[in-house]
Amino acid sequence: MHGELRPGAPLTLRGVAEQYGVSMTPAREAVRRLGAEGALSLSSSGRVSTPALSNERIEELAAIRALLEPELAGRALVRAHPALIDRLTDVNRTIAELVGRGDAVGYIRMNLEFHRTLYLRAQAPAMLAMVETVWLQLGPTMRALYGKLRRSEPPEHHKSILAALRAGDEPGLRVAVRADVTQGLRMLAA
Amino acid sequence: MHGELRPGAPLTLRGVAEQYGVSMTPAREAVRRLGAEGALSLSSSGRVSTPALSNERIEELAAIRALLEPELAGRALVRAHPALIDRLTDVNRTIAELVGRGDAVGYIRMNLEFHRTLYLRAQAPAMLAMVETVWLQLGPTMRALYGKLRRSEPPEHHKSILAALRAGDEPGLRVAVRADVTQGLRMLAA
DNA sequence: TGTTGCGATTTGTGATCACAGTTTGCGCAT
DNA sequence: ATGCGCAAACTGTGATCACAAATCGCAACA
Repeated sequence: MHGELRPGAPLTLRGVAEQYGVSMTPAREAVRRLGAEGALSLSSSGRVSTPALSNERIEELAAIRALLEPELAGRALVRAHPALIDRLTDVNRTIAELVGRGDAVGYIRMNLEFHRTLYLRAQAPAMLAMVETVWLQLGPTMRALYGKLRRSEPPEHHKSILAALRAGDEPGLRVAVRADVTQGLRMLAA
Repeated sequence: MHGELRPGAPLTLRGVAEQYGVSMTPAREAVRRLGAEGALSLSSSGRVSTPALSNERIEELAAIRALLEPELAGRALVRAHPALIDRLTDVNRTIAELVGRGDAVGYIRMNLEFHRTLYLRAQAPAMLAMVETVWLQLGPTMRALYGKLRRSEPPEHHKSILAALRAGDEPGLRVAVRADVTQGLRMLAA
């Protein structure tokens, strides 16, 4: 999810098992489970690798995010309290720091933390789990894209999200979240 | 997915293994995989059972369907051809038959077949997989609800879906699909 | 230089087993 | 009749192993 593995990176059951100091059985379970969620792609011969997403697939996953995340944000809005907004502001500050330092993995992690913190308030575990599944699938690719892009500016849309939250403006929040999510897609087209 | 198992029905690895004539290892993999998709719920002690959904969870899953399925339908519309519509009409006829016969499992299966056939044209495998995951989670509960309801009329919204498809009316199609999907939720409230 | 063929190695699969934790069911005491 | 306690049965976990398929590397050939 955080892009620690590159797209298409191959994994072996024995390798994973050794890496975590367990036998093949738990490694297999973990790998197959991640495979079921789409976080790892299993070749027909059973080979395991990190997914290398096509452009169409990236667009599709971005579309799913663009549909689900505004809904989660909208549901979170009515339950949002000042402490949540403060915490989001803090996270956003950290993100700006990480961007300045050029820490891609840290940036991705904190960016997702920002979104997850907000969505947790939505009290919609199934929807959140579904979105996290998408994040999981996008992880390696996002890292590769962000690393290539050398972005230097902090995410602009996060400010609109915070502003809409403070104002209790649900339509504005949905638009802001959608814009933030869709921005990743634009990087791809470039 | 088709509701052959009741909500909350317990499963054991050894039972599944014996039922399919394999050892525990493949049974475990299958069960854990389904667990990862939310199709089975794994208790903290590792016990396996079919999920018994709360009303909030059902509402949430219905909301996910209401977001994703109109999108899939919209994407399928531009690629739809007359043969597809004919096939959907056939499926719909079969559904009416099954409803008349009171065959709940058959009805659920064919209803999903109707939706899947349409969505396959959307060329959006990730989105379809995500929707099927939701169907998987709803399976046992839907069966229990439908069985209780003894519905006697065929799905009205399918006709609107077919009409919108024939007319190439995308907004109408989205509304019709959303209505069809949301209908299941209303049964719950009753 | 590029390609084909073959053997060694690697890899996933499925089965079996020992073990620890949980659940279940029975019997006893209140 | 009801609650408690204990033992037996059950269940998931992780490890290990044999095996078949796939992959890789190297050598021989065109």
